[in-house]
Amino acid sequence: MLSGALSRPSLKHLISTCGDPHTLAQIHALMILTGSLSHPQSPGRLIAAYARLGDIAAAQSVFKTTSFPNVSTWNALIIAQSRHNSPAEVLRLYHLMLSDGRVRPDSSTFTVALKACAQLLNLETAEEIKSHAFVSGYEHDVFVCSSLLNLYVKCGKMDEAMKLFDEMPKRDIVSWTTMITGFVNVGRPLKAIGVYRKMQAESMEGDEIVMVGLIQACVAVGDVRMGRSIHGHMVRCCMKMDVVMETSLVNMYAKNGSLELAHLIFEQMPCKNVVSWSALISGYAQNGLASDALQMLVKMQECGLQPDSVALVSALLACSQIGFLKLGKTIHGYIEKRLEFDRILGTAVIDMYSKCGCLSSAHSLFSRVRLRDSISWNAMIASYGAHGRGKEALSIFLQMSETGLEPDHATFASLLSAFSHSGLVEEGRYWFDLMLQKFGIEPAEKHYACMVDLLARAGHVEEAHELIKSMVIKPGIAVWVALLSGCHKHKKLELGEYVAGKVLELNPDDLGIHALVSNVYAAGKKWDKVVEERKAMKKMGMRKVPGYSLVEVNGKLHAFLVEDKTHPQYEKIMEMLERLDYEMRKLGYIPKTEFVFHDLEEDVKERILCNHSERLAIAFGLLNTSPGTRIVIIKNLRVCLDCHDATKYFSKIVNREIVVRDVKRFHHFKDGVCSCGDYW
DNA sequence: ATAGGGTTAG
Repeated sequence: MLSGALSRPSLKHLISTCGDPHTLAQIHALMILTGSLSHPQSPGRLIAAYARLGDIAAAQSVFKTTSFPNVSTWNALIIAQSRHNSPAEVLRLYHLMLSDGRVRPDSSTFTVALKACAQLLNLETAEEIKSHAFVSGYEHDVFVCSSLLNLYVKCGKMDEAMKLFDEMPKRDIVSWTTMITGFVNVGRPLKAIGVYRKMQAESMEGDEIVMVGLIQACVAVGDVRMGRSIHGHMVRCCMKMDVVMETSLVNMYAKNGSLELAHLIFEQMPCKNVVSWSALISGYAQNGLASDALQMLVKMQECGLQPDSVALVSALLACSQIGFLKLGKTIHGYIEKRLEFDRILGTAVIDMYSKCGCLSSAHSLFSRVRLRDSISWNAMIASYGAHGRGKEALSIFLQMSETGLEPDHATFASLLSAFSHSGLVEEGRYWFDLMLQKFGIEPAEKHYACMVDLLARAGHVEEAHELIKSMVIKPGIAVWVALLSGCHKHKKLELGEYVAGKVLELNPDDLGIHALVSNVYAAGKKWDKVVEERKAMKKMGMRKVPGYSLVEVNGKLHAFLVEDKTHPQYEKIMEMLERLDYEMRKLGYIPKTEFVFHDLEEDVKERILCNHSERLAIAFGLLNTSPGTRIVIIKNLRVCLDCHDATKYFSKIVNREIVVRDVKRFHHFKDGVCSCGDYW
């Protein structure tokens, strides 16, 4: 009775619509019984159906029991492996098919095989497949050519891709999309937008996937207005929103800092996968909203999703920003248990340990992670630099060179910055020259800024000035401020006033820079200018970022603002600070009130110094940890000279190691001295 | 009949 119902057209229909493996197996059995498997198209259909339901083993077994597989049978299995994301298996089957010799690959076969090459970045095999496809008459096949385009794009060969694209007699939406996303992915978003315009000019309308590419292009060029208009276009055209499109929109708004909007779109997504979550988490983390990022990570887990490495990298970035070592360690443990370390994860963990003050953990992980690229090396160089260990930074740099990796502009920025944090003048001069002469890297503003800082701070103010004069590019504010700082430190007042003028020309919106300018004028007794600067600062002071310090105690983060009286332990903290103040005055401490920029009486200024947020944080740390425990403080501003001085005394009086990370670098205080050697 | 293009990270 059943066999009567299973005439061929309905069998075909049954196979292609069958939704569960059990029914499919029954159909399969019937096909064997009725002999309908001998129909030339049957094995292929059955293989495709098994593959669609995810049963790759059953698909393989159908293939094996087919005595003379034809092209559609071969293709079905090859496509099944491609969908199963096994590109190497695709290529193996492709070669097996060739050596079998009884069938000739067709357009589908070549297309899928080329896709596999693109996934494996295997150009060599691709060239072989390409020539085979071309002599087989598929030179102008739009599928084969699009696959080739994609291959070139994925291998970064945009010139080859462009050449092929121009030669294609027929292009469809996929060929255009491949070029658009290709240019986005090689970092040429403007070119991608140009290709889209050309596509429109040829009366081809973009579809959903094209829009995703364009959104990425907008993210890359930071063009919010265009991004919004594409979003509008998508809505106007009633495009079918799916999780990928929504995720790229969330990402676009998040990257651009419109986190409310990003969050709104995210909330309204009917289906959220790990990638959407990660896009939002990275948006928060990259905009400095560390606690929001970490809250989203928790929510993601509450929704039953396991964070992937991308989400964890963003979470680690958030931990680094706020110095949340406890959580960073937990995430590290999670990675060790459940994931594999790739370069990016490795670098993120290294960076986290370093920024949370644990340089030795950073280095031991660095030695363990074998997959290193220039970014991983650079992270380690920068870590040693930030902790004031310039010699070690150089040694890492030399090790990197030995591996054959070429240093780039970022590597030199980290290296020169490391020298400047350690006052390694000779090394700085030597490597700065070699950067251009041996490595062919033109120094950029950031490199000059490091060198000027290094030279000027070490007293070579004239040499630093000469270096600025020799610059081909226009010196920016960073360079002039570095020189000004040196002038101030070494009492080069005449030059200082000239440089102060240069700095002011560039309209600095940083309170610290105005303070420096004001101090330079004050040293030169230019009182009218001082008054002017103070006025400017008072205006800015209204909207300046308040200083805060973070300290982790017993796995919890505690934040302190300047003069924070709301803290439950405020009384005890003040008692501790008064005791320390008494002790350090006995040892010779004198408050440096010039670092309080208000018109106040001296004793009030001293009181404010005592209330600087890092002092509250240090006192709180001392009160709530056992003797001998190291204390790590994270500051959002530079540590002031007075607090720097006071912390040295604290470390001696209480016999503790105190680590302070300010916006510029790390200070390790121990036995009354700081690792920076007062060179900062 | 089927095959080619899309989302997040250091």
